[in-house]
Amino acid sequence: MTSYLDKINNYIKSLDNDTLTVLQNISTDKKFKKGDLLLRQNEICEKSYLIITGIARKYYLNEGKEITTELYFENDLAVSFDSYTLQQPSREFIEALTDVSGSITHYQAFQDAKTKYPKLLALDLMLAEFYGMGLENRLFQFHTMTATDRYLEILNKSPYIIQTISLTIIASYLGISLETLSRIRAKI
Amino acid sequence: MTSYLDKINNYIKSLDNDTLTVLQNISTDKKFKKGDLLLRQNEICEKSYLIITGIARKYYLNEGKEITTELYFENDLAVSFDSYTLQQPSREFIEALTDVSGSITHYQAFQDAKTKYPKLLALDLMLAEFYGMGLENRLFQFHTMTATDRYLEILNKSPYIIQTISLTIIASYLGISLETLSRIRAKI
DNA sequence: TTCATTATTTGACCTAAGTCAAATTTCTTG
DNA sequence: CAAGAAATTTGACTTAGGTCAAATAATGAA
Repeated sequence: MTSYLDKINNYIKSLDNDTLTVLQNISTDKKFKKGDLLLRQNEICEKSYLIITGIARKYYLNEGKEITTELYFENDLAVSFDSYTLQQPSREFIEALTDVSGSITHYQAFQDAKTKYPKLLALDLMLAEFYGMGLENRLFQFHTMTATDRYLEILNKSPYIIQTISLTIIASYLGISLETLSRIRAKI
Repeated sequence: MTSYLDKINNYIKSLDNDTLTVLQNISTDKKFKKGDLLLRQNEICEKSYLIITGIARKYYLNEGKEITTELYFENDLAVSFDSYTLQQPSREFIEALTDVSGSITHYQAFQDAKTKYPKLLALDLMLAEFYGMGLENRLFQFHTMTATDRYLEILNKSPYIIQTISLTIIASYLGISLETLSRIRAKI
């Protein structure tokens, strides 16, 4: 079962040198320290961050509480989707949970490149589709699975996660309180 | 405040005749009767349905219960996103809630057209982005709003909805039971 | 109209998860 | 290593929403 992500990576590998060079030219690498904010609320998300090493998360504040909407690992693309797409202020933060090194691409540079290189347009479409399907799955899980099941799913997909990330963040990603997560863990 | 949907429609209007003609050539109109299924579970979603008139919904079955994931009105594009994108069997149904007339575009025809007309590729990207942002908002609402607030939001956005659609369907769209919705309505 | 079917409401009770507070455990850092 | 800080767990209680069953209300076909 090859995932859509594999398809995207294969597509990138299959790009002609010309297109590939453009892609590389509009990207630069950068390192962040644990706790650094790659994007703040109300800023416009003008860059996308391809995570090379480390872990990051995206979250927003609701009534003083942090709700983690995404966790990013190696090869994940961290952006505030609506802020990036509409170039409007972000309601979300992006934070490095460990030291992170990432490849940064500027929105406008990518926009310009897309107009000249339709293959990059096709790539962007695949990325948007991938993101949409991920959201759809997450919504599906919230609708159909209990908090316990969602936790088990995470454990199953990324067992190392609980070694690295605080339960507070995992709980907020699962959409439950820290205490509830703790009780779920006690039961298992 | 112009919405992204407006931007998409303006983009379509701005297309050159050549591209526009292609778009029209790969689309055909069709009428459905209330209750018709435009897509069944386990079928591959090989068509997209632009709703011209009428109302449709997308739903899936979970433990015998229907969960409505989307409601479609005029100018909405009805597809099972992952089934369409991956050309894999759908977990969802699409059903006409009223008599519906729609403009059908075949997946493969659109794929072919996109390779020749990058402007259609750009259009598809916008549609995917629009869909993704919609999902993101929905997830956001489930995280931050109470069932009552979500109901009020629907009432506010589409007051006519409760005149047309059964409460069973609205409840399943809100992610709550029919009884809870009835109680919410009684309170207001 | 009328009777039957479907949709909606109401009642009684249950459950998953939240909240607040306190107790532990686990990390850090001097 | 030890003290303090941070993370996690546990306890007691509350709450939003679910479930099942029965009662009304609204529709619609004969």
